[in-house]
Amino acid sequence: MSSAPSFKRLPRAVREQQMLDAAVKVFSRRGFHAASMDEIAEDAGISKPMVYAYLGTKEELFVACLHREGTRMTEAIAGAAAPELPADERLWRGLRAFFGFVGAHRDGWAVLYRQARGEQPFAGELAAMRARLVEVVAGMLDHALRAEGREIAGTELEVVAYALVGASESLADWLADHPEADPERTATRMMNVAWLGADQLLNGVTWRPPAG
Amino acid sequence: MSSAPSFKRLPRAVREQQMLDAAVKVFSRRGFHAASMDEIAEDAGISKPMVYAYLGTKEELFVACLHREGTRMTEAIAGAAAPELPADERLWRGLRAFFGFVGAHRDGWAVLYRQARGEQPFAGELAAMRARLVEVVAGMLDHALRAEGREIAGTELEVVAYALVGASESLADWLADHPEADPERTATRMMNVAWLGADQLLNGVTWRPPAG
DNA sequence: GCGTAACCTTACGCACGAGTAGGTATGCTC
DNA sequence: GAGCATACCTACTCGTGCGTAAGGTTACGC
Repeated sequence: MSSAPSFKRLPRAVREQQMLDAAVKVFSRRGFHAASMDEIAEDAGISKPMVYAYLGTKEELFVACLHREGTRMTEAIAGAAAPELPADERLWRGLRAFFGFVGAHRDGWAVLYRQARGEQPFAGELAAMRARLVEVVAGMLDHALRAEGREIAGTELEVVAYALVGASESLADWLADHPEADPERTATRMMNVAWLGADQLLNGVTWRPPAG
Repeated sequence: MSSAPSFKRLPRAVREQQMLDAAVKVFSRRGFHAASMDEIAEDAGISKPMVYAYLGTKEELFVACLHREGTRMTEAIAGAAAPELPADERLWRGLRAFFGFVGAHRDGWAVLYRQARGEQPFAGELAAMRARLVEVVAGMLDHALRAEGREIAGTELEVVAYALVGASESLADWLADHPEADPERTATRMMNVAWLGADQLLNGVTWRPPAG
């Protein structure tokens, strides 16, 4: 009424981002199925048919969220962990970028890893993203190994990488649930667990189950 | 008609277990929301009102699944990791029990960790269970530390425990998705990552971020 | 052998939410 | 300032699936 024209006409690109913002927010709070297109539309300050016109069905909308958040995250990590750095430096920067991202985009993280994992149609999409991450970590470990003239079987390496990625995801959840926690500090803690364990492994130290 | 009375009347306790079996199966395949009470009833070989009569609403049914699977798992682990054993032995037996359980109850695992995590009403329930696990692991680490006359701040310890639990969960997912994989072998791999890293930490070795 | 309680069914009400039909307003181009 | 494309809305349809009402049937105590 007074000054602000509460309903301005906006170009498509802008509205799409607003919708995605709202969708990420609502999906993260309610979960895929419990989230309603009406609530998303309302939260975006727009009516429902607009959402359908721009982003398509509910599934397509969720995939769009997944893609945007996933791309942001992988780019943040890839941008930080330059391949020419030594392995521990790379790992450290990657972890710092990762936890920094989660700390700054808690909703996005929730959508990516808490929702997509459970819902059948999207699990594959998410698994592919995670697989790329695992591959990167495995590559780092392999690189470090070869630099020392050592070697480990591919599967073995992959499983170790998987464990490290899993540990990071778990700490990311912890971070998302503790708003007061510091991402940088969390990254340091993860680095401790990951690097010390990995370092041992790289140096040929292995644990063996007791006989019997 | 002929010989097998396909619809035998069964006592409540038996039917309830059949219903829970069916529910775990359907929930794990479809996810909480996509699963329908009709399908669960049909899969249990019973009609829908019986499910409501015995286990209550859909939410209550899911909680019942969560409880049964969760109890089975924690008991399996607790039974294996006796407190009087040395720390590494305890960790090893706990991990072996854990991966053994996941390998044998893939559906239950899917319900517990892939579904419950995302759905709002149950996330708390699940978080509580995981918190108990983290506490146990943290307790083990603390015990091992004190035996060597060392000490670490409580939060620090908890975060390390959290990371280890997360890594285990992640490998459990990997195991659930690779039916050909051996639980025992997976446990060994996890033990390698966990114990070597933890051992370093316990011995006072820490990684520090580079200056700047 | 008969009542009664527990087991089990078919068949429905009802709410909620995905997706759409059809129409209005606003800015942009010439 | 006419015409057109694009942004945007209100108000619906319709499927799906939770939860229930009301009534059949089998076992078991006495």
